[in-house]
Amino acid sequence: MIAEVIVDIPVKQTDKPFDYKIPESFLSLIQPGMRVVVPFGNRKRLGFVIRIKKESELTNLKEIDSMIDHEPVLTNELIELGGWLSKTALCLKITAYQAMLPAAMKASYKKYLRIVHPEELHERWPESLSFLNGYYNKEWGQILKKATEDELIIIQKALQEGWAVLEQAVGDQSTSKRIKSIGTELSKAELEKAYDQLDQRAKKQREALAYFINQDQRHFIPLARFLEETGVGRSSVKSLIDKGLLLEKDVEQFRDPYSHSDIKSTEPLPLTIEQQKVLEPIVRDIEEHQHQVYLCHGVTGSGKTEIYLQAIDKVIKKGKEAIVLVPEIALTPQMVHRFKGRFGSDVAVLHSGLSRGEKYDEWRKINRGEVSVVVGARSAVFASFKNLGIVIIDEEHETSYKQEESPRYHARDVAIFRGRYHSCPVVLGSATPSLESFARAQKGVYQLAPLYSRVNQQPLPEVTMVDMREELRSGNRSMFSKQLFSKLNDRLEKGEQSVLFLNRRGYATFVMCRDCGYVVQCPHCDISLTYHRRQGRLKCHYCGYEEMLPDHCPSCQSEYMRYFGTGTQKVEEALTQLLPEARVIRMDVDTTNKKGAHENLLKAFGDGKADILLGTQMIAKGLDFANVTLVGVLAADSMLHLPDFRASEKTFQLLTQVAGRAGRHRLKGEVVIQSYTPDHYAIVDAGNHDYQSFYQKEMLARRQRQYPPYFYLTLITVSHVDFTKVVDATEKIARYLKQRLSNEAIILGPVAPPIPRIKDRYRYQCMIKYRNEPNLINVLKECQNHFQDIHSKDALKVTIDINPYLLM
DNA sequence: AGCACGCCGACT
DNA sequence: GTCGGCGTGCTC
Repeated sequence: MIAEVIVDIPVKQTDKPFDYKIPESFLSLIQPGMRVVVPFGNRKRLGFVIRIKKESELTNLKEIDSMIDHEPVLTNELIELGGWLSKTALCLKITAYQAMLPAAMKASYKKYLRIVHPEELHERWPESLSFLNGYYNKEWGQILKKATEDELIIIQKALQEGWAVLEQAVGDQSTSKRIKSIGTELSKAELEKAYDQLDQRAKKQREALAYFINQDQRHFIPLARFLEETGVGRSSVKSLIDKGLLLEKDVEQFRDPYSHSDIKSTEPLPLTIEQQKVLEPIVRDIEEHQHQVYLCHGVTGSGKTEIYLQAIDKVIKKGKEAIVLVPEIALTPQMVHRFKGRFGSDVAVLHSGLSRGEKYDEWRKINRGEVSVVVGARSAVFASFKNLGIVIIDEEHETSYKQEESPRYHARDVAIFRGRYHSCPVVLGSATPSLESFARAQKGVYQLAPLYSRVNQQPLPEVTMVDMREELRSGNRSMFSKQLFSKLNDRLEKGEQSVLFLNRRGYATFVMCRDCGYVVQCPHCDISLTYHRRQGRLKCHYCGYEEMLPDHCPSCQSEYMRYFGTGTQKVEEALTQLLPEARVIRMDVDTTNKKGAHENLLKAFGDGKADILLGTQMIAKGLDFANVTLVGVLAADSMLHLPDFRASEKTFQLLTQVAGRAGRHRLKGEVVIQSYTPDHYAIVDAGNHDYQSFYQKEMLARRQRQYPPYFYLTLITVSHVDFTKVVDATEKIARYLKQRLSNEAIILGPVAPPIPRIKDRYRYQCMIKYRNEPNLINVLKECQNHFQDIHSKDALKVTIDINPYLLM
């Protein structure tokens, strides 16, 4: 039998299946979807078996070297999905397959020194064996570091003459945690007999044995826990092991990141009539095995999650599985608890806060069928379930569902692929659906499922707009308007909590010379550096470059360097000055990069240990604190003027999300939105909680400017250290596209992108707008093959992003 | 990716 | 005359 294998070498020349003979001994074991080690050229590589067949067109096939998995890690569906991804997202097959699996399963290649004929080698160099023994089974890199020069000469000779060989070992980075445990393989009767025969003086040993007599005999208990629980000493255990009564072994331990939190179990809540209307057709599809995409448009607090939970319950009862996608920043313990509360240990959770090993363990629970629900961020859409019954994407409009590196897939598209494959419903939920999805719902491609009233009948919070231009005119130069400031004070007196939102971290966005207007920029990225007060340094938010704050203008030597723009650090500082008694928690990338910091800060705020929560994006979602009655948006227009056709949409969504954080429970909520353009429809409509109005206006703008959902986009970015090469290649690409695509396709550029240089590489872009280009993928592929010369090391990089979300 | 094969300059 | 530069092509 022959296996088709996709080899782990991420270049286009090897991006095709290679045939290998399956050795006799593996014949009954090997299945498509398993990882194997294959000889490739003169070394060994990991590969994925994607197909098994009887014959090959080639002769002289090599044999598969060994198997890595005992069970397939990819189902047939996922193998197919990988092929589809590589076609539609223009990526390599191996890249697609790797994206579906946890990072711990990526191959690791290590070289080891193996001695072929130890005796003969010893005869030849008598002094060699002692040091070679020390290096036996050591990684080659380690040997090179440790060995002396004389030793290296001998090793080299031994390698040349064939006494020793370098062997490549292929494995992955998965480490299952093993814990030293004790137990017994004897029966209860045998143990009792042994107990009676034990020396009367061996009190502790008898005690230990009694422990095992009184419990399930096949159960192994971690040694450390046993010692602690029984108070028996290590030595007593050892004598029992020596007597053959107890057995020590390393038991594989599943890391359960949520084992320490106690989660209250919850019962399904009664649904409102509106909720039932939404749930009904979804349940019908589950029962009747139908694929359909639902867009659940529900205002904040309308009970979307309860609908998800009850739909999943139906899926589980049918013996099928459910995937729930949640944006990374909304994947808070609160969110996880809602699912664990309803389905208990039937839930696996996948998010970036887990360690590599923890993610791997969660993945294995899925692959072994030990859970039937997975809650996770984008990549959880690849969960290797075999009987998928529903896929739910919460906060459907979130741009983080699009992966910004190869494979550049959108989780929504993958979800729909899987929904079709399994004939099961896909539910997209959002209070502020993306224009693309809402337009599809309007056209009837998706089923619109509206939820326009709140479950608890709480009115949406009242929104106050503040025109910051007028504040400035009336002499208020601070970042807080009079209204916001007095309301903050008011909450402080009442002991209620406030949330302040500013979408910019750091202290000041840029530092400028007042005399000559020079702005300090990153020397590698052509973007202004952000001032971080605490370290007194300037940082680049794109490449991480840092430098000291200059005390003179580098251009004109003037001493008048001033900070412009406001970041969360500066707001924090202002708060401590203006409201010294207020306790403030600041949440942004800079305060939450340590593991667990995110949860701890939120918990502290939830426990009432602070009066004001100040933060960026990450506090806009999922927070649900009963005592929060005021939400302040410091600069509503900070995103509005970004060079992105989605700027209005993002502003509307963010404002609506943030406003939804106030008054979610008994206390009434209030929102203050500060802005310099309070008449912009994105801000006005967000203030009125009016999605429909915003949708109408924004669709009009999109049609006029020929953007999605009226047109599709593809963005081609070329980068290289040499600016002229970049421009030249991009121009050629643009010309080529014009020639090959239909007349209806609009090719914009080449132009320099908003950030013309990142990490010392110049960038140039070309945008394609189109409605129907059946040949597009092929043309794009030709472009990439033609211009991205893989052979030279300083090659042009051609990045093709179909349906881009990041336009820089 | 990594390695072999292959065709042109400065060296024992 | 050869050693070695890295351009081209192949790996089941």
